[in-house]
Amino acid sequence: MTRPARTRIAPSPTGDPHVGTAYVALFNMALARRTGGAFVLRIEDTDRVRSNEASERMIFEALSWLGLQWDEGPDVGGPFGPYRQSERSEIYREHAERLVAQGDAYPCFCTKERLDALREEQRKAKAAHLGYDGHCRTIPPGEAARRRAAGEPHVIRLAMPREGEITVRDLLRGEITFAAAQIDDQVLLKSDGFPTYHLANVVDDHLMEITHVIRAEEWISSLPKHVRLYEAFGWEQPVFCHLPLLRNADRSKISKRKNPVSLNWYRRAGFLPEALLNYLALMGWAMPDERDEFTLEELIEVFDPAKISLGGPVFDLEKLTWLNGRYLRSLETGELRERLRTELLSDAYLDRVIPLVQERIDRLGDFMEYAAFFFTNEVDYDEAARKKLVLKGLTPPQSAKLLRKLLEEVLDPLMEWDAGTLEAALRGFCEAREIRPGELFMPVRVAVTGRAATPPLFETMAVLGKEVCRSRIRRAMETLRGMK
RNA sequence: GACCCCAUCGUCUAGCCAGGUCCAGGACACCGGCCUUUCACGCCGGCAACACGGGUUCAAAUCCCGUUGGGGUCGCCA
Repeated sequence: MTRPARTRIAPSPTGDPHVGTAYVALFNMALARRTGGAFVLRIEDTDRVRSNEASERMIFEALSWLGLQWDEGPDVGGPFGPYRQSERSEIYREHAERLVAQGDAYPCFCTKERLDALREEQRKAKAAHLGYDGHCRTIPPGEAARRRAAGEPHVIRLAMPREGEITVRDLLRGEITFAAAQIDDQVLLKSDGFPTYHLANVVDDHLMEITHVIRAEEWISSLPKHVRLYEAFGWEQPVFCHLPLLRNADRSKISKRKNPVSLNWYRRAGFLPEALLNYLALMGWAMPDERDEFTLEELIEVFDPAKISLGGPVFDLEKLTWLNGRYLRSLETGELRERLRTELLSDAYLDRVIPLVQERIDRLGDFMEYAAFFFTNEVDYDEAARKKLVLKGLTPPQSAKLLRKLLEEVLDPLMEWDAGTLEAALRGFCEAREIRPGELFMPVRVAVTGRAATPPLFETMAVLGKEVCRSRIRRAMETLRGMK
């Protein structure tokens, strides 16, 4: 406990910065600080199709906003770099080859089609155990090497033991035993030459001298693979500590369908970073004196990961809001003014709103009323607005469904959120569904602003930001569903 | 379905590891009251839980087993 711990947060830059990332980062950071160790930020961008730079940038910004400052990372460097996995490909390849040479891994030439068919077959036959059937494991090494040399596409798979047990140890749960035969021959190196999470993660944690792997509970089932890798490499294992998953009210894993999960949303909705952090800490951690308001520094002073409780905590926006109110009210006027200025009323934001409003008002005093929806968290839909939420020819529930499709298929995946991108996205959606643009744009306009008369839709949405548009569209969907 | 994890008020949790001090404590929400020109804040009070069944023991929320319930995983995603 007093030995300096090296911990890490290893997010994948494939979407909006996630509240779960902040949650896990918080405890990693607290342990590193508590023990005088180091907190590392490592970007796990080995998924070449989903990873993107905008997402990476948002992770940096969100963690910085929260004050979860890392000691080593892609931007600040450090003695164990590079800290971006896409820049470490050679390292993973070498390690994978080492395992192949040792006989702990093997090349697999199975095609995606064969794998899909295999899965389908297993599913249909209700096989007790789904997974790779070891088809390529029996290929003689010499032949495999020849085929690889000939350029035949392949992956590298881990050769799991066929019998016996693998016992792993979790700081919070103690020993967990798995039957080795249950564990799949995991792909370590993909056919594009990039590693999978499992290989990259283990190799990097070792090379970066990570002492405590604190991550989400969803990783427990792959722990035996990781432990097998440590064994095969002959490396000492770090301490594993799997945090309970944040939950929706129905107790499923927290998801954007049922909760705001983007850190950008919390920021834009006016949560103070220290309050969010405090609330997140409450999800599993209790101070020795049980008080529920405390600072990051106070947490660090007494933090002990072994005392985290295991029940999956339901993320309760209401209690977060209460806590945030406590923090807000405790600020001096000047401090609060500065918070408002840096967040909601920054010059940068005002400079984007003002041009949209300027030509539509005649007196300064009209500004507040006209531009109100640019500054509020939620908008209300009055009777007239509710009617305009409905698409021509559709019932309210059908309109809700269409908005959901728009959100999930078109808007959610957008990493760039400017007027041009939005216009192309919305028009594309209309075209694909054979909807006249005009018929979709009014309902969307009303959904995101609460009004029928607003500045141009795409500019307005761009200024409002993805999170605000998202949550307002969701609210509009609820309203529509309630209309029947 | 298979494997794994988990189980205290509606929600977050303390207590559990080292059984008695627990007819279970705190917080959110809710209800009532006080304060107050209003609302809010603040303060005071109330409602509300050891999932169930066995076992061990003088004694179990605490230890063991089972059942039930919930969750996660089963991808060339992480």
